[in-house]
Amino acid sequence: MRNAEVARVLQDIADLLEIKGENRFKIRAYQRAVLSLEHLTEEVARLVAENRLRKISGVGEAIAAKITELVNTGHLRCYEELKAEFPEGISTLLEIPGIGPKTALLLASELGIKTATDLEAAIDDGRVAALPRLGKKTAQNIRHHLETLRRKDRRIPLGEALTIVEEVVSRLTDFPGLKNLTPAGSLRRFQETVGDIDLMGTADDPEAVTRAFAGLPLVSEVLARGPTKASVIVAGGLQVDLRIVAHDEFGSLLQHFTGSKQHNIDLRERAVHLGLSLSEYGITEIKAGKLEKFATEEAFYARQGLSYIPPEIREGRDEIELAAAHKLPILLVREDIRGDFHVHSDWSDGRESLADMARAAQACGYEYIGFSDHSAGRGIAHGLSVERVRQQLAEIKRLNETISGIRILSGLEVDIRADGSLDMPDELLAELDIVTAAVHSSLNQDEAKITARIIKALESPHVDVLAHPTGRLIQQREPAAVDMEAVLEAARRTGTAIEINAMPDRLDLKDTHVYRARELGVRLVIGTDSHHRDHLDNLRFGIGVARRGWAQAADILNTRPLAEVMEFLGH
DNA sequence: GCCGTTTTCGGCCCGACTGTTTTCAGTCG
Repeated sequence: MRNAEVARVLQDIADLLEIKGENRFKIRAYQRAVLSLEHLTEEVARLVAENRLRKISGVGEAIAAKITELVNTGHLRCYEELKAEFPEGISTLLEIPGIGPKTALLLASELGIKTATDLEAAIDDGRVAALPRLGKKTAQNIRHHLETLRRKDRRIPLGEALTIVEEVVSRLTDFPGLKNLTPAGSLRRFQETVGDIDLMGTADDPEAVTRAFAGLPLVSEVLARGPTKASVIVAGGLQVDLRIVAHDEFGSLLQHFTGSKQHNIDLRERAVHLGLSLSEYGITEIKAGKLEKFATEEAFYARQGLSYIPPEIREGRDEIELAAAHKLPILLVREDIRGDFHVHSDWSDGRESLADMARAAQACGYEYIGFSDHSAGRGIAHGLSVERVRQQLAEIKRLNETISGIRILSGLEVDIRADGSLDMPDELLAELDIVTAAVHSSLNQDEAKITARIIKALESPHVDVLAHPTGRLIQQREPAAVDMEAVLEAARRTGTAIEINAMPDRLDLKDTHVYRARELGVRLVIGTDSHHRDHLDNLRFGIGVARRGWAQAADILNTRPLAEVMEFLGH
């Protein structure tokens, strides 16, 4: 049983306990366990088998027993009993904004509502408004939420959100007296999808800023606007909330709205034991009752005796503990990157020449660039034949003699066939500087088959890097059923690097697998998969994912000087 | 239900908004 399935059952238990009106700390205990499972870098089934469940933070005796029963038998008796106490489907009502546990129970038990459609009908004929504690206004609010939910029922990918937020920021950035304009929330933490965008800033005249913000041309609807905050819908249906405070309060504000929720809960729980109370307004010494303000996040964390915690790792793992001991790793930064190995040219499906891409890479400050055009595999656009690869090799040799200041490495993105063989002959691969292998077809093979297929490719002495290991496209294509633990183990054994593909709709390897790869000592590579010079900038998404996986510069092959890279590649 | 630099028992984050319950519960982030 997969971690996600176990997490889903525990989440449902938490929801049902909430509806039941159970002790809220018990509910929180389940929610914390769910989060731990989502961050877990090993298979929970393995932890059950090895009796190591209690090692997971937030999993105690009772939840460990439940996970064990669930994994071993496929069922959980107390869960079945809990479900039987309530009308079927009741917990799905909680997904509708404005409906919490009390309202869900009321709707399900009094009106027999199971779905959004039932609910809509009950609102329209007045049954919802007639319920105790609800009224006409509440019913209409729920109706409105249902409609917006139908228009936009999904989170949007990080890449799209970032483009929009940068547009907003660039239009406000020169506004007189406005400072510190920064996106917060899941966007700042580089989560792969975001629900809405929270913008924070400080200003001499906050109201003038919210007015200008609400009047921006890309705003399609103003939901609310007051003296210090405004909420708008921008083109594409995305909600953007802006909040402006005085300059000396920015640190605590940004910290609060960056989250994550669990990180803030953990932080505040710890603060209580230190006699401090934290909020978006600052820190209050509980005894003295006096509020201290913080202009920067660094000062806010320092007041609690903590090192600065980078946003990407504020996820409620063990970052606070490590910050208290001043033992947080120094995460990778963009300036650490010295090159890119996943770049296409117009020899296959890229849009630019080798020379132009090399110069663009040089303009990024890189020491080296590795081309990885497609091989002639089945179904791949303009894949290179053996003969064309040899021609490209000669061209790269010539370019290295004429272009100075950057070293061009020859390579291929060779296709891993359905049986795990590579679609280019070994003799040719041996002539290349760097060979990247990837699956592009038959992505629906079962777990055993696709895992064995990838491992077979890793075992080829010529393969240096495995690219976009699961083939997922965020919100478009599910990841292949790869047993990532087995693949990472094979990568470690064979000394093959694993790519963090930086295309914003791939981000594959994902953050939790980056964390696991590091634990196992697998070398990682950030590849942009650029088909145009503008794509080289997608590096920042790869950096974000790497940082979410706690990666340091030393974990990433393309932060290393050329000589060390060549040594890794066996040249 | 979990957990321990006060604690194996007694704690467990903080604040804002909304609607309707004349004093606050429910929901959200």
